[in-house]
Amino acid sequence: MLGAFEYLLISAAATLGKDAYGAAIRQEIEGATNGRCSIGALYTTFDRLEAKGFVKTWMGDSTPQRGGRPKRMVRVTAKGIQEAAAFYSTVSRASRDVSWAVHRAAGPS
Amino acid sequence: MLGAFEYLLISAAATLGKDAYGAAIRQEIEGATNGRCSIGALYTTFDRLEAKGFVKTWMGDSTPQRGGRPKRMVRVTAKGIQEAAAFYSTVSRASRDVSWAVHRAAGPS
DNA sequence: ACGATTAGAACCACAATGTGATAGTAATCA
DNA sequence: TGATTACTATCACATTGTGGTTCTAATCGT
Repeated sequence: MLGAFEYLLISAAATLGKDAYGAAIRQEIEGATNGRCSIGALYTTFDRLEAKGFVKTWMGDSTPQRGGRPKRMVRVTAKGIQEAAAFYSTVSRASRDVSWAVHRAAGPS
Repeated sequence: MLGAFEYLLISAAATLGKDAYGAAIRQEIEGATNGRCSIGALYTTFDRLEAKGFVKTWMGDSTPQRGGRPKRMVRVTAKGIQEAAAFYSTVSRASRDVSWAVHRAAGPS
């Protein structure tokens, strides 16, 4: 199964779509975790996910900005989406009868 | 943050309530993961979670059954519940805008 | 032109988590 | 008494996660 952090990475990349690259993904993750995303985890996890074929990455064009270093762009592969979906459904199933999971009611009848 | 497997363990224990013990938790986890729960992970993770104060475990009375070895009973602590809730909410937030997460609609107003 | 500043990537040694195989223990059944 | 059953325990190893630090390529002010 995916690790928790690997899942966060894939989710962030998927959410950002074509704007997904290292630093942006970091911010996205920090949004979900209340500010915790170790910088080391980020790029090593990219490498590992790429080795397993769950994401594809490539260097983008340097943007005309202060500090415009070429960005490492990220795209989640079909295989990666499958894996993320499996993770999500496992967590959901495990949380079905648990007090802390907010299950939104499906409306009256 | 909790690891994914640690979360599954705590969830299973919480779901089982006062009937939570090693082997039953294993079955519960296998239900959520389509049959995968390594036996080694189980007890080592108990030890680790207990060391961190997220669960409390003790040996129960041997039941009068074939193979009635004393069971290792498990109770999730308040601290453990907090931690599990944090994990869940992080995963939920990360999954908010992602295609594979099934967001049940809240019903017709 | 050139150093200061900025956005961003990469590496590394280490810590924490997850795993399979294997063995041990306490009970019942025949 | 020995086979069988339900369950716990351990260990060496593989995989994931982390903080600190360094590197690179651009822009800005002067």
